Amino acid sequence: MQHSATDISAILAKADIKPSVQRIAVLRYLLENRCHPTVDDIYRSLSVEMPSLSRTTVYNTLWLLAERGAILSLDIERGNTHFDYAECPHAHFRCNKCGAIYDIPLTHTCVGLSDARFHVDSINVYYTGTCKKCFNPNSKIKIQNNQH
Amino acid sequence: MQHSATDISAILAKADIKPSVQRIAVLRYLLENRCHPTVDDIYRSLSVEMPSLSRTTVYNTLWLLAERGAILSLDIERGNTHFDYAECPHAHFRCNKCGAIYDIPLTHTCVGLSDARFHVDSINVYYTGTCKKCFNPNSKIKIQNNQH
DNA sequence: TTACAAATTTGTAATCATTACAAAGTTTAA
DNA sequence: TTAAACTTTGTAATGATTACAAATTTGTAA
Repeated sequence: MQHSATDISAILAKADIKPSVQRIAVLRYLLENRCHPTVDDIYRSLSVEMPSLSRTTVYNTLWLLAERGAILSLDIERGNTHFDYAECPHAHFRCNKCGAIYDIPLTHTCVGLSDARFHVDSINVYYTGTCKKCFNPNSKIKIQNNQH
Repeated sequence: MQHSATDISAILAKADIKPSVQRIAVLRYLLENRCHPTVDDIYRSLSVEMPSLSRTTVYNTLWLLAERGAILSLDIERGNTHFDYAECPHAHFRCNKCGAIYDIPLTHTCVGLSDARFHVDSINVYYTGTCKKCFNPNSKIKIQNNQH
């Protein structure tokens, strides 16, 4: 799916973030790559067309977007934060074998929390285990990547 | 609550882990400190009585226990894994202001996943936001710690 | 346009949790 | 007793993330 700079600027505006070339590029990447990329995935990919891009800018932009609720940060793999443009809330499944992260509709679950002790900002649900591709006991092939 | 070495050895045995002085100490710490400590919390605390203890041993023991299902590792704070001896499954709430992590009974939620695509090993549910202590808008005091 | 302040980006140098690894110590079982 | 297997220890990487200051870009008022 293509996303114009105007579309993307509108999303930024809604999050009260001024559009810059770098911020548009990062958000566009997330819109067009729904594979839950890491900072490094994003940085390396954008660097090809934008060699002056700094890793720090990617970090700054991602945390800003996440803070304003425009994207989600997923702490689903130890030591590697993944990012997700999430139109509607959903859960995730991460395969321990191949590392792939799948989206799970939240209709399967009901995870509201009404507890007077807390003012809830975010709900995070994730599962880990083995995906079907990796579960076949006859298969000896183990693939390790995040793109599926 | 006190826990004898025998009690703790029984938990280790159930997880098919041989008891050693170090492993018993780490597991005992988790049993007696239900505050979701980090590796460093555990290491620093145990070091007082056990000066020869190595941080690597604490890591090895915690991952071994988590791998065998005897304890939970919580990726609830970026860059700092917390650990939890969990008798029965429950969710967590982490306050963004003070860092405290609270237990939430899972009766509030229903998070089973029956999806033919996946063989589920673990279910992780956590909330973030502001806890009641920190939510008072008149309070100017911001405390940053994990022990509550 | 010019000038200046504010915001943003960049690159480098820390920081810090975690892991790798090999040497030393301990346990087990024949 | 002995050797293999297991465990612990300490040190040295690794690698994601952050701090920070200089450079660049943007917005705005004259």
